[in-house]
Amino acid sequence: MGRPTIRQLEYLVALDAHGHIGRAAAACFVSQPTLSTQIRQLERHLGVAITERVGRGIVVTSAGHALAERARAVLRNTDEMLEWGRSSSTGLNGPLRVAAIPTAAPYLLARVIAVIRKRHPEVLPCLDELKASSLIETLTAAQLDLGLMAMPVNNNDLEHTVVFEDPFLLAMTPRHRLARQSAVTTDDLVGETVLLLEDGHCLRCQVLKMCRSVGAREVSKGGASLATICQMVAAGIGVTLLPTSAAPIEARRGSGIVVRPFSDVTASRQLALAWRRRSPAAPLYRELADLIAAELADPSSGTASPPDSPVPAKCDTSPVK
Amino acid sequence: MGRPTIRQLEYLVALDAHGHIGRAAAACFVSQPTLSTQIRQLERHLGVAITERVGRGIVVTSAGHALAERARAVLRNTDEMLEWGRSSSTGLNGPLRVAAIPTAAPYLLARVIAVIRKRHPEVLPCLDELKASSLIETLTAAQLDLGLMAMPVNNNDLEHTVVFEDPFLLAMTPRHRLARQSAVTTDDLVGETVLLLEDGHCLRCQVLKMCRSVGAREVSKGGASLATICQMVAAGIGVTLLPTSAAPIEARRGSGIVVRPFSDVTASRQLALAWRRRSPAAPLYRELADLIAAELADPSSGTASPPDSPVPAKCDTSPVK
DNA sequence: TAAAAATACTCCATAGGTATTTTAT
DNA sequence: ATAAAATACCTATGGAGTATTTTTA
Repeated sequence: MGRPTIRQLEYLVALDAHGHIGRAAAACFVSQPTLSTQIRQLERHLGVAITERVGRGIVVTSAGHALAERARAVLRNTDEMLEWGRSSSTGLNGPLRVAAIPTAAPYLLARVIAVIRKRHPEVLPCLDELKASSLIETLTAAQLDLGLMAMPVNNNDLEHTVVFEDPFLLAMTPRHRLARQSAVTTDDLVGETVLLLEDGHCLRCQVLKMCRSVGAREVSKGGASLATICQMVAAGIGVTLLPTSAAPIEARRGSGIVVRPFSDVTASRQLALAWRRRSPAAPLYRELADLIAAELADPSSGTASPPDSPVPAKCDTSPVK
Repeated sequence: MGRPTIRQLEYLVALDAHGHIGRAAAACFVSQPTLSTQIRQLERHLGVAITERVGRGIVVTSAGHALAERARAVLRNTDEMLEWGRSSSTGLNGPLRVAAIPTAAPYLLARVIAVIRKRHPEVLPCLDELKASSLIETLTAAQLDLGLMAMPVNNNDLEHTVVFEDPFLLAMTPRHRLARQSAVTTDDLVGETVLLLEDGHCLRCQVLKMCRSVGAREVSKGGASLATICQMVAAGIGVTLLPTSAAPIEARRGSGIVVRPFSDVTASRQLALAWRRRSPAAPLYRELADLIAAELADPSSGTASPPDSPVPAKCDTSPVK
């Protein structure tokens, strides 16, 4: 046969606490025979004597005490489940699986998480870095709760909110001829060697499209990450397009890289937070996305935390004298 | 409202394990709608989304996983209760509260426990030392499971088995005139100062009765335990009657005490193991008592463990030359 | 005799079943 | 068209009640 009933365990602990069937029954808001029969059923079921008649009352046997101890543990656990659920009705709690695309994760994920934790202190974020395709896949398969990725989010199962406008900057070595200008135009790219990320990164496609339109000479030499690409740029192998969010890190003072904005076009990628449209927590995610958008748009907080800053306030944008 | 059902928790862990309602239902030997509705009820009850439709199936949310983890803990606990009960149907297990009277506990309780643990390895004996009256009281109140005490056991609620015949020996300093004899008679006690335990010890009454019958001069000077009395005997303050079971300890070589048996009468106390007549474990106790009687009657095991030996094999009984 | 627990029985709430509909591939 | 889950509805087990009997101080 199966396991005992939660009810029976409740009766058991009540009985253990009161040592008196009538009293225990009252404490459980049931009649004396109800508790009596349930305890005896539990006894039969477990094959252990829980009570023993002594005088005109009963006492709980030592076995009964030991079992009551276990029962208490069970009830504690179930109560924690209830408690957990209760707190989650007002906000998120427990594990929350968040991932970002590799060209955004190192620069923005920490701030995203910070906002989430501030709003929902009970969450235990579990982070990952996934390329757009597998991120969408994992997200729709409900193996992930939130994804930070570049627009467009081409998936009908997903709902999203743009949380950050991320203009591209031209990144080059300070000795580059264009570094003398305070801003560049797309025309300046003609004839330049633009280094690209390896296949699979959405950023690669975006940069590629831009280069094709202006006639730059784009090349891809196994750039596994933006950091690697920047190493190559610093070595003078070529230039690249860097999202503004990455600039505070990759073009930091001493990195051997300077960035320049485009004056003619606003070449940009949009970063969005995405979640399953039909997730029960969708409203909470929507609210969170708005908070995150506000946070990422706030320059003060950006300068306040230099390592993650999406605003190129501290990176070297001044023309070389 | 109350707590979730054990059944619901079983369904939850099955669902978490299979990630598929039909499969989980089959694993629980119930129909698909049954599991489905129960899960949804649990969801409503906890206020947490456990599943989420994705494609033509469902997935367990991260909250669901966390809850399933808790549920697993609950089921583990209840299973342990079942397991515990199962093993107790064949033998005793868990806490077993055992007590002995103070004049027997130091000398015999260890061996009693050894037999119990050998027969029922799962028991966790919880020991105590109580004078006869409170021992019987505690035993009948079911706050104690087994009691080792002297006969007679005058209580109709209790069943008992004599487990040890414990003849009295005369204990004295080796320089005492009677120490030169290899045995003594009750006549030898006439005029002797016999030291007694303080009030409340059954042994006191037994010794007292014997003294009265022969005309010894018994005195009681705050002998709180047999060990104390023996200290006084060794100091030459008087003699005393020592149960055979206590001799290996109290009259050990170097204790300053020698013991002599009585040749004319077999003055003796009988030690019995007692338990509640209507205890569900009564048959097991009965069997245990027989095993203990056999063990205590066995001289070989007595000599094998000198500190607890009831047989005065190693204590000084030889006449002083 | 009175107080406590066990027993006898009755009832209904609900877990579980079958049949069907909805949803998505 | 098919596979999976949700819904509708019905059935019956068993938890809980009231009334009564047993037990014991």
